[in-house]
Amino acid sequence: MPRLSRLALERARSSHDQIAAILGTELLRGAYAPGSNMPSEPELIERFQVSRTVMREVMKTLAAKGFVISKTRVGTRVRDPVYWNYFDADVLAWRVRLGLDDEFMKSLTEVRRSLEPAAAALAAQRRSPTDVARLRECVRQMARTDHTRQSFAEADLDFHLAIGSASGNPLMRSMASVIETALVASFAHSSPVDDPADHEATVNGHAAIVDAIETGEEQAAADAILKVIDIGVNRIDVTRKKQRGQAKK
Amino acid sequence: MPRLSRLALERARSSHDQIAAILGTELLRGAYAPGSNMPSEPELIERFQVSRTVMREVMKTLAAKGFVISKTRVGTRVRDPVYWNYFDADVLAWRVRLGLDDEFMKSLTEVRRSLEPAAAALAAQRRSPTDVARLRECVRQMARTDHTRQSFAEADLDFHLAIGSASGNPLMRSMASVIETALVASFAHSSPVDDPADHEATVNGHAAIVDAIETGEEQAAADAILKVIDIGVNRIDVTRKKQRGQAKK
DNA sequence: CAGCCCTGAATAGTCATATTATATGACCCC
DNA sequence: GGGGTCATATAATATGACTATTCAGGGCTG
Repeated sequence: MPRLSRLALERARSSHDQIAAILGTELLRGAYAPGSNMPSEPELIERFQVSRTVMREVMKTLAAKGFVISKTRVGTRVRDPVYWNYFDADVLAWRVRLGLDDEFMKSLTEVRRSLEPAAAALAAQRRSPTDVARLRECVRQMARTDHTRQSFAEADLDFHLAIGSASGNPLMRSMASVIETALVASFAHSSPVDDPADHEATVNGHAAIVDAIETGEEQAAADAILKVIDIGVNRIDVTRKKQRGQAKK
Repeated sequence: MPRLSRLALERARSSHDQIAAILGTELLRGAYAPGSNMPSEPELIERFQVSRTVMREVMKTLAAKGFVISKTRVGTRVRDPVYWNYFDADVLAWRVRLGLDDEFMKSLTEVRRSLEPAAAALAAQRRSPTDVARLRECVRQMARTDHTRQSFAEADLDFHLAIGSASGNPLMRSMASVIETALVASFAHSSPVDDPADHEATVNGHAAIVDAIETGEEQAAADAILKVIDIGVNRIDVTRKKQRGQAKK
């Protein structure tokens, strides 16, 4: 049985989670104009056939993620997307399920390219033996040759999470865990394990990051992780072009 | 009547928000060990003297922010802090209210130093006339000499939000709005408006950012915003040292 | 004796209904 | 026309009942 739960994509069993996911996805898709009101409580209850309790808790969840704001007598209003918590595991999962268009991947990459080198540099600056050991173990796991796309993606995720931890900055760590979740999802389309050469290059790239961190070379660590990011982006681009090419035939 | 609502620090009127803030703050303070269970529903109801409905919605809110996870028969368990959504306006507000210790400010600064230059560079790359115009207007507002700490903080906030928007990256914009909120809170302790020279330097620093963005000089824009961040950090450090010195007397 | 399954109890999830609080817009008085 | 007041719509809160899930322990079976 595959352990998909880590991707936060496959669960959502309680009616609460399901409805939150549905409405959250619709909001992300722009089905409800910012500033306008969501359907009223009774309407939503009618639509989803649940009790008021559940419906209210769903709205509380959406409110907690910044999507909406409820006020007595006013209704539940959709907030400006600026306030939406994109850096929330659920929200990103919903967004990913909506489709990984180029635009979104570009935005994500831009954030990664700015944040992850900083995290790596901090890790190099504060390197602790336990952090380095953990990173080495992550690389060892990534190097295994019996990976499925899924298992490799999780190993990759673990590595970047470890970088976040090693940075010693709780905010960085928090972001890393969220950003990587989205990244892992993209591996469903194209993965290093599909090509041995790509796999080796990716593993070596990650090993180079650890080397730089271990010796405390901040700049080298930042450069190395940038390189890894770009290898990944390039792979995705190439895969997409191929897919488009095939589609045209 | 002061418009404090923008800082998300002063509201929290409904019993729901109040209790969520209390429990959220306690969680941030580490009052509940990760992996352990929160007090049971009946206990919390007893403690806060509210109905089950309210208590449950509070827990849904905390769950939505990644603090806890509820399961039937198991109870409500505190999640590992890695999963907590620090980049959430409410969570940051709670964290700020808990106190802006050096450790936290350092973490925040590290994130800003990596993210904001990237946002500025992107803005320079994609510069649109309307974005530049809005930034210019922000600088004009900041330059006013009749500022209170509060009003200057808001003008500064607007500027950095505008940078986020100008980056054309919704993820960047989303983060900017959250990070800046915490920053603004720090202005309560030390503000550029306390010293005319500081005020002028700060305004000029911001103007330089806009100049670079307008001419499309990515690197210059990134450098300029780094400088602004460092001026701010330096001011805070100096103020703190002074306060400590006074405390010793 | 070991392993499996069944059952019971604990706990959160869901439901239905009633009551309260609050913001809005209209209305009225000045 | 400005400002206060009131009716009303809507969400907020309260309450009590019932359901679903899952853990733990005991008993059955091999």
